[in-house]
Amino acid sequence: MEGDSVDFLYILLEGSVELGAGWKSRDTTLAVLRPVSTFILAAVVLDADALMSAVTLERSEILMMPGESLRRAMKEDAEFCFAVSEELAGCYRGLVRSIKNQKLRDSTERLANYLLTQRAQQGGKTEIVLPHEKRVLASLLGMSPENLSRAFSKLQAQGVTVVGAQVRLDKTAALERFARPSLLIDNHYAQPRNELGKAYTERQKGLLDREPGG
Amino acid sequence: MEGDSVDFLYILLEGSVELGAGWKSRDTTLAVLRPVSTFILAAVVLDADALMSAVTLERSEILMMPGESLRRAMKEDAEFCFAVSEELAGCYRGLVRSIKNQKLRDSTERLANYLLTQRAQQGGKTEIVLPHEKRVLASLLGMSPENLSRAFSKLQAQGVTVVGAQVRLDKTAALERFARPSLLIDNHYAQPRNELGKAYTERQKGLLDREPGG
DNA sequence: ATTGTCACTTGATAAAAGTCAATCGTGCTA
DNA sequence: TAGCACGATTGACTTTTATCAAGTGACAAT
Repeated sequence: MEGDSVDFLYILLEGSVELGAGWKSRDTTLAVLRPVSTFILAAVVLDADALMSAVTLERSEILMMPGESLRRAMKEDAEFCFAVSEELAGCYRGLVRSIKNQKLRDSTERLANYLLTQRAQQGGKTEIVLPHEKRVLASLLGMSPENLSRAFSKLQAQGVTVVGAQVRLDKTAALERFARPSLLIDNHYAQPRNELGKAYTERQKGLLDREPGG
Repeated sequence: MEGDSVDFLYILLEGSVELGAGWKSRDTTLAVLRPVSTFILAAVVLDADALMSAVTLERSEILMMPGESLRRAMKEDAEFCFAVSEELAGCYRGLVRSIKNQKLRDSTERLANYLLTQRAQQGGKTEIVLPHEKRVLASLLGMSPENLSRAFSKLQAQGVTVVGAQVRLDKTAALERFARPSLLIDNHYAQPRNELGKAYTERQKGLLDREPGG
C-alpha cells in the first residue's frame, strides 16, 4: 500500500501486477507489470515510503529481496550498483513517456497508440488480445470505462473492431495516421531492455523444455 | 532537444531550466528546475536519446559532465554509483508524484496544491511570489493560460488574491480543506534531498560572504 | 505623446471527459 | 433451466477544459 514503509524489493517472475495510487476517493492505475519486472525499486534505494500501491491481477510469483541487502550489495559492488542504476533509469524513462502520453494526447489518441504498441509487442499480427480487463485498461489510459467504449467506437473509422478482448486492426495505415506514434513516447519495439528481460526469455525456454503448462 | 543523443550530464548551478516535450504541434512543461539539480541523468546512464527538451528560462550557469566519464566513475566507485542511484531514485519519485497529481486532480486542485507547496517552500508566509511566468505555470500544471486565470478566480473563495506575481493566501485552512494536500503527492517539506541540495546551501553562503549580487 | 509588443484577463462558444441510469450479454450457481 | 452477478455498453446530461476573439494594462522604443 502507498504510504507504507518498504522493506523489500519486489521482482515479478510470473503473473501480473497493477501499480496504482489514490487520492480523495479517486484512484488510478499507473502501470501494469509483466515478468520480469522490479517494482518499488526507488523507494528501496532511498529507504523511503512507497508512493504506489501494488496488487496482483492474477496468481503470481514474486521474488522478495530485503532492502537492506540490496543497498549493501550496491555499496559493495560497483558493477551491481551500475546495473541497478540502469534499471532505475529505465523505469524513470518509462514514467517520462507516461507523463508525455497523458499531457499531450487526448483519450482516443492514447487508446490508438496503445493498440499500436500492443500490436508491435504481440508480433505485428492484425489481431491482438487485450491483456487486461477493459476497466483496468481505462484506468491505465486515464479515462472512465464509459469513455473507453466510446473511444473504441470512434476508432472504427480507422479499422478497429472489438469483440470482447479480441481486437482486429485492419487499416493499420489509417490508424497510424491518426495515432501518430512517436519513438519519444511509445515503446513499440519490445526488445528486452536489460538482463531481467533476457532472464525471462531464458526462463520461459527452460519451463517449456521441462514442464509445459507448469 | 528531445530525440537528440546525449553526450553530457547537465547540472544546474544558477538560474532556472524548463524541461518540456512536444508532440504533434502541442507541447507541455514537465518540470522547472532550480539549483542545484541534475537533468537528463537517466539518458546519460543508459547512453540513450533524450526524451525531454531543456531550455533556460533566464541567464543560468550549468555544469556539463561528459557522459562517458560519469559512467566510468560509476563503474569504478560503488559509493559514487550509489549516490547517483539515490539521485535517480529521487527523480523517479518526483515523476510518480507528478503523474498522480495529473491523473487524480482537476486543474483547480492542482493549482491549489501548487500554491500550498510554494507557501511551504518560501517559508510559510501568507504572501508568496510566483517563481515563473503564468504561461509557464499553466503548462507545468497541465492547463491553458486562460484556465489558469479562471482557476485563480475560483480560489478567491478560499482566500487567494493575485496581483501580478504576488499571491496572498489568507484563509490557509480553507485552502487546505479544498486542496487536500498529500504527503504522497506533494513535496511540501523542502529540506535538501541529498548532497546536491546541501551543496547549494553552502554555495549560496559562500557567494554571500565573498561577492553579494555576483 | 505615440506606437507597438507582450503577458494576462475575460467572455462566448465548442469539444472533451465524467457521471448517472438503464440495458445487454456472458458465465456461473442454485 | 431460471436467476443472478458482473463487466461492458449506450444514451442523456453535467462538468471540465480548450479554443477563439476581444480587450486591458504595463512597458519600451521612437
